[in-house]
Amino acid sequence: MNIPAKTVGESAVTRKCTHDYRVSCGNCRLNTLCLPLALDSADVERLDNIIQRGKPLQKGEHLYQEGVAFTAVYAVRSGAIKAYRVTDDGREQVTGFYFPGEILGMDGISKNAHACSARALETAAVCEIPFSHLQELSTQMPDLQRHFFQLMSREITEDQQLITLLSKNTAEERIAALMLSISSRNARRKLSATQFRLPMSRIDIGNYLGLTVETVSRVFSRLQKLEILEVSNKEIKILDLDALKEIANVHVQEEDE
Amino acid sequence: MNIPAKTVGESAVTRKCTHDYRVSCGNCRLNTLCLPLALDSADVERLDNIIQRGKPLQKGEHLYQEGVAFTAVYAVRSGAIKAYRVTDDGREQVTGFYFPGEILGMDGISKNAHACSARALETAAVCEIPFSHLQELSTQMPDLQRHFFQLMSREITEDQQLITLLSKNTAEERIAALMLSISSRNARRKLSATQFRLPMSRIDIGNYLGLTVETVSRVFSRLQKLEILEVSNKEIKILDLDALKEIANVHVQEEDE
DNA sequence: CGTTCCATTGAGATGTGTCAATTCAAGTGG
DNA sequence: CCACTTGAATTGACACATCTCAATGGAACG
Repeated sequence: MNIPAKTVGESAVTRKCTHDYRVSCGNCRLNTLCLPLALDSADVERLDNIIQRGKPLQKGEHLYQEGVAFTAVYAVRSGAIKAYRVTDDGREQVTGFYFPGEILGMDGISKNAHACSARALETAAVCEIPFSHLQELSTQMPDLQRHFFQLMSREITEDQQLITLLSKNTAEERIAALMLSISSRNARRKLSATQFRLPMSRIDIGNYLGLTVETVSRVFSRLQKLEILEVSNKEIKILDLDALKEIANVHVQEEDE
Repeated sequence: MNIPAKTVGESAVTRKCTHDYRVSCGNCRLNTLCLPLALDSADVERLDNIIQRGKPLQKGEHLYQEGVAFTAVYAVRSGAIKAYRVTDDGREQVTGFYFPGEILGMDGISKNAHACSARALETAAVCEIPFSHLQELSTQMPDLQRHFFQLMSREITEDQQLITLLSKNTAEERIAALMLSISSRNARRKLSATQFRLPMSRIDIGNYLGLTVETVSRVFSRLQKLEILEVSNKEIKILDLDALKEIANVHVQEEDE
């Protein structure tokens, strides 16, 4: 440890390691997630050329901080990232969790400064996509432009889902919805939809869902007692997916209006 | 009245009326709001040419409905629009209020279908901006592309502010924040920042802020008793702006961490 | 192997929701 | 112009979900 990083030059610092995180978009296992559109291989290569792949972030390390100049958006390659902002009165609000194949940082575009901070929940590798290059490339590649419009639009609709969740749903419903969200995002990456390890703490979960840690804990206990989940610290096993969906919100039979 | 619209041809239908809502972007009083960037006059004209200006919406009329094909985004020119989605169990969630100079509909891009519905809270004029044209124009006008990236990014950060509000703040704080938001949006349009008429019902306010009507009503009463607001049905007068800001969240002195 | 942070569980407090009754505002038809 | 109707807003009493405070147990890390 204690490498005198400053003395070896910037490019060497970020490029020294030659491990497998130096893949390119063309052969990245996740490219169908973060680039779902049909770019032809020449276009992928052009995109590939602007992307920086730095050293993995250690747990707790920041990817960027609220307020700093916005220069790039980021794609998660491995690990998990949480985004959060600090309210005027000093409390933290978690605004999102990001898993491999997902893109974050787009909130920084509007003011040219990041509107939230992002830190690694566990060791994480990310691809940095310089935004100025991306913009330029987008004017030349309409499909890429469209893709980014769509990504941002997706972020909006997801935020709106969270708004609805916070505004209308009980603690149990919120937790169920989060577990289902993580489950389906796992499935998208061909991982188990029913068994996974939560990268975030109960505190972060509560913070994200507008609940206290104690409530989160109690809900997990209750769902375990109901044999819907098996919870062992951060290890989660979904025992009854249908029941979980039921709780999440789709109470199906309802209403008269 | 009773114009046989179908018989006169499409362009005639949307262009017949020659009232003052047929302004162009170049002379629109709001263009510094919805087009804050420095497009030169030739560019403004090109943008102007793709924008449709239809007949004003009557109160309660829909601009678009959740699920229908996404074809355009909309700029409000007068009146007010509310956006809302219907949850799986049939309840409504208001996701935003839109005032003159503001743009809505961007949530529809990701899935090519509107993710929420939008209806007029009062008589409202809107400009329709066909998205396919906008995309095309964006590839030719980098400034316009950037502007739309920024608009979408702004929508994201605003949604995140709402998330924070819902997740962390009391009823009083939420109402105060909404009043301040409306106040500053009014000011942006050179209207009074301290006196205005709410276009939405208490129900909508409560729904938007994750509160019941009764709570909204009680908070208004309380703020009135404290001589911070003067509330007369939908007419609001802010008597003590600083106190309102204080309540909204900036409790200023706080915390130790 | 202790320190520290995270997680769980309990008991009691409280803000907001629910239910219900009343008042008020707006629009309609006589 | 005045009853009448209808929906919106206000206010009160009570219930309950979640928060707060507090104590204990467990995992992780040096």
